[in-house]
Amino acid sequence: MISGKIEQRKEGACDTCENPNCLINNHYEVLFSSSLAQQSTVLKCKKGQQFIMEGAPVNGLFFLKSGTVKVFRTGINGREQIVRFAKPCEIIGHRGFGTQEFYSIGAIALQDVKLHYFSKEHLQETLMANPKLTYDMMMFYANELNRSENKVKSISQMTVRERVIDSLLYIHRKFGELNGFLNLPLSRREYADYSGTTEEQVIRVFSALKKEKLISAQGKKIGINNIQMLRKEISDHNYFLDS
DNA sequence: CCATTAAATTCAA
DNA sequence: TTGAATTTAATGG
Repeated sequence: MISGKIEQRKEGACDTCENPNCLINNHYEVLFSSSLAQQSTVLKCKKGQQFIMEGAPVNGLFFLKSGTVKVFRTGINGREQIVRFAKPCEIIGHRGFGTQEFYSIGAIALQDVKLHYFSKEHLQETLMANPKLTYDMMMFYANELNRSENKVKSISQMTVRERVIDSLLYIHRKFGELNGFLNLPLSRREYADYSGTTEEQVIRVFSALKKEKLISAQGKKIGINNIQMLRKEISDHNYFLDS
């Protein structure tokens, strides 16, 4: 299901990103020169709006232009499991692309978000004609797959504390920090849903880490004080950190 | 897991 | 900009 205001514009790569690997920026000409470019639209979602519903049919995919998005799946007990967080330049809704499948994930805007939507037909046609774009897309898929495989491992083999630390490092790596705080405000529940734990456990691990002076926290703003120590704790049981 | 209190965010006047 | 209303954090049972 797609909700949100739809603008009929063909303008624009990612507004915010300077990323030299940005798929949209690098393939701007190709993506917008096709005769099917009319079918691509920019849509905006407000904070908290869900723009992909689990179970809805897939008929295209989204490039995230600005803002951040959480991608989740509902587990057996009705528990929300956060699959990943997406930042600008990333693709959302690609699982099931190429088939008549349904989305197995939901996606919700964590902040106001701009999305560029491409229909399946447009993408397929464009990919056929452009090996470089296809290659870059493949790299994206490969990275995603690698990451989710690592995540399975970490959830099954790491302690709660390690998983929470791992999540902190993931956010740090992906979103960086701003005036000493992680540049993405998340609730403890969201950390829990990403780490595969409960809110209480996250709160308790955070409290312990605060006592140990490894992190600091003011509400949703988390500061990392000693990233080396945190990394070390993970690497004791996990010999690599994914990028 | 739930209940309580403290703290932080949001919202609208 | 403020503070009341709502949501979120933290702790202890």
